Amino acid sequence: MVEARPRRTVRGSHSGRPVMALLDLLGRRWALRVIWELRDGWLTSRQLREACDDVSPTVLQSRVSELRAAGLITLEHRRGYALTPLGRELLDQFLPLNAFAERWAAGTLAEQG
Amino acid sequence: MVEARPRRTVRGSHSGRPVMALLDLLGRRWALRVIWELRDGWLTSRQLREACDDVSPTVLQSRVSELRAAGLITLEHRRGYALTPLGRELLDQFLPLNAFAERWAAGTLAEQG
DNA sequence: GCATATGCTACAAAAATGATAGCGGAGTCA
DNA sequence: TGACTCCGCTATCATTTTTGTAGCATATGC
Repeated sequence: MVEARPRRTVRGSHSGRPVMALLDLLGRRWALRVIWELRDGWLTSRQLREACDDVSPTVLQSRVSELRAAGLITLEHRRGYALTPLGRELLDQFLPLNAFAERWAAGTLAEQG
Repeated sequence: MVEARPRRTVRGSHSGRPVMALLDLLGRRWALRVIWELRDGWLTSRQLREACDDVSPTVLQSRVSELRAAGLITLEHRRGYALTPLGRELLDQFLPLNAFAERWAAGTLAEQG
């Protein structure tokens, strides 16, 4: 009994709860990173690629397409990519993650030696 | 084209700033979801699996192993999995994401029809 | 024309994820 | 004891995603 999953916008989120869809969207490789790298302003596709450790353009295009469809980032001619107001709003929620990551790294690295 | 951004010398996902490593860890399938599903307390591996839309145990085991190694979740005999204080701290940063997701879904679904 | 930079695509290999079945161990209860 | 159940976890294999490299069509400036 495999119920037909409506893979409409985001895979594996048939629960109907938006946060699941969002979690799934952001739980794709380089998705969070792309949003993160756009925190300081506009980046062309190649600048964005370089910022993301030279991801392959294949994945980058997938991610930016999905994020654009999700209304989180935007693309303007001769300007490149940037966060939309909504995307900026999302990033603002992730910004404290930086401080957390520092503490987290300090803790885990101390444990692992 | 604009070049007004700080230099970025992060090479690998696990080198450089901790936030990159954290973003990489959380940017794996079901990682964010697993943390999310543990928000209300202990779950056995099978309960956790069921909560995550019946993920395959292969991926679930990968994620919980990684998250345990990262010190974000813990495993106790006959109790199952739960967030560590650090993991709880991380989740607390993600909780407002629920409200954001609602707004996000309302906006994007309206656009997509 | 030529050079450069843009967003983006093609293609095959590598890696991650998916689905299904099952393991050994430990409790529970007859 | 032995059957039963649930635990965390693994084996195997198919599918999907990601990666790496090369290149396209377009636009701009020399």
